[in-house]
Amino acid sequence: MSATSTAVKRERPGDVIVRRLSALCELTDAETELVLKSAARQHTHPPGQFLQHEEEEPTAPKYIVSGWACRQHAMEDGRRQIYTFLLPGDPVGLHRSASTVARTSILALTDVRTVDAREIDAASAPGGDYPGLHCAVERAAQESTAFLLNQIVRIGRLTAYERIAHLVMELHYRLSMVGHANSQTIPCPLTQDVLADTLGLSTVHINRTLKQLRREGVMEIRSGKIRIQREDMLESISGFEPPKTFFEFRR
Amino acid sequence: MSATSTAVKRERPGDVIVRRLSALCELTDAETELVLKSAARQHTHPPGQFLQHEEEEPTAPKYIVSGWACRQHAMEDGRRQIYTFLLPGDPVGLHRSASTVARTSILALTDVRTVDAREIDAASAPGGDYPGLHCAVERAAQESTAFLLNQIVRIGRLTAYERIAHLVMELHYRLSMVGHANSQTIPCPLTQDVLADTLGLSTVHINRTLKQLRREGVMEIRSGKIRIQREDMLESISGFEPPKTFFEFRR
DNA sequence: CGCCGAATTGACACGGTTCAATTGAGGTGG
DNA sequence: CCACCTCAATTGAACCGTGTCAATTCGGCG
Repeated sequence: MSATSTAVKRERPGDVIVRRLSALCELTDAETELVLKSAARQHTHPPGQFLQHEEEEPTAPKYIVSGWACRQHAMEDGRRQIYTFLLPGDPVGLHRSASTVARTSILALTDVRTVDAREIDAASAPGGDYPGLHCAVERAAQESTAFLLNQIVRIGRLTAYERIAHLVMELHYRLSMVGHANSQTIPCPLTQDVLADTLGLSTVHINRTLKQLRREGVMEIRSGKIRIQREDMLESISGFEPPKTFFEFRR
Repeated sequence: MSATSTAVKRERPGDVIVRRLSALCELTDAETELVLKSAARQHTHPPGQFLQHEEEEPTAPKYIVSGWACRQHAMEDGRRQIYTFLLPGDPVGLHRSASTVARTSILALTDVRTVDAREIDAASAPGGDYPGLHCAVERAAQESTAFLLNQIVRIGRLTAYERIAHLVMELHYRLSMVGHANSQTIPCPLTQDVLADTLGLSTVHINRTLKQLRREGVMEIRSGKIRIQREDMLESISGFEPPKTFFEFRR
């Protein structure tokens, strides 16, 4: 068969959400259908725009269907800490995610397309008609907490060298889940400035540490892509372990 | 009236849980009753005991009614990172708290008394008969996430001096909520070792920074107590802000 | 009194920061 | 197709916050 005949069908906005949620819990056809239908209308946000601001009322919950954003806190004196990245398939501002109490903003790092999450949110209520959806959404929330804990270990107890390796492993894991990474390459629209504010380091030191990783043939970041050359080394440097898998795949 | 006539009634185990939950959402008499009754039987854990271990199946959910514990991760090479402290009134291992996926252990730092949380957990289901309870438990979870985010800012972007001030302010806030602190003094059974593993510093540096805070008359830690001498200074040093209060007090 | 874990201190080394300048890469208009 | 602009990446040098090691002191307790 020719290349054209195997070409993937044009992606619908909801597809990435379905991939993400199905990776966490098996979805019925009805549930898949619901997600796809509810994710029809997209909004777009240019880089630098806040999807949510710490000083303002939380907005309606969304799912990110393309692009990268971050959850961050800006201090008055200019220092900034990025808590985590929000990737395609990730929810933004779901009720339980502490958006109501914590002083955090969501900032688009690239062009970000989102869809409204209210329908999915309502359908995923516990004891409702969509137990698979409920389960998947619940697990997504648990995973995101696990990534916050990862972040604490990174900046609390790892060296700069280890921090970068650890973060890259996590990004690789998360992007693989939604089909945005192969074993060698993952897209990465992050500037060294953003990396610094994520890992609690200075831009200069990020630069030097990346240089070292490049020199040693472990990985490199070039033109918006991370090239992983020695995944085994990244793994041993970082000690990264993916969150425990959900053994039983029950709805 | 004499001192004896105003003596507080002997505390029941559930009282601290009630205080904690009522601070987050108003509880009906029936809800208070349920909490108190379900919290009758206590378990005790000596310091150094794991209430939950990252290698093992999660145990049944509990509430801490006295003593301090921490949620931590131990690395193979001996490094350790403490994520957060668990104080009287705090839940341990509730379903949504990511205990299932994240590799974290809960370690008793002092003698810890716990009570079973299963009854409260079941009663606090959304759409059940105890909406106030549901609301309070939900908010407790949101607050605990907010404290994780605080921890990321502390170790990512604050200096050693600021980190300690910030942590002390947070402890003061949390302990006040359950009536374990007055404006001057809060109990603090933490060794400098534990503080170091919490704040991503070395024990020696914790010691020196505490000395500085003491010399400057800001605060001091002595015989298991933190004495806050200049709360205004602690506040300006740390930039600590309590989580946003829940404006509407609806059930 | 004597023990033991925790706190304290000094000297020194190093990881990471800061400041300031230079280079590089992608985009735009002439 | 080149000149130009801009923002990000890169580099060097000096500095400093924090870590490490190793010893000493303190404080509570049997």
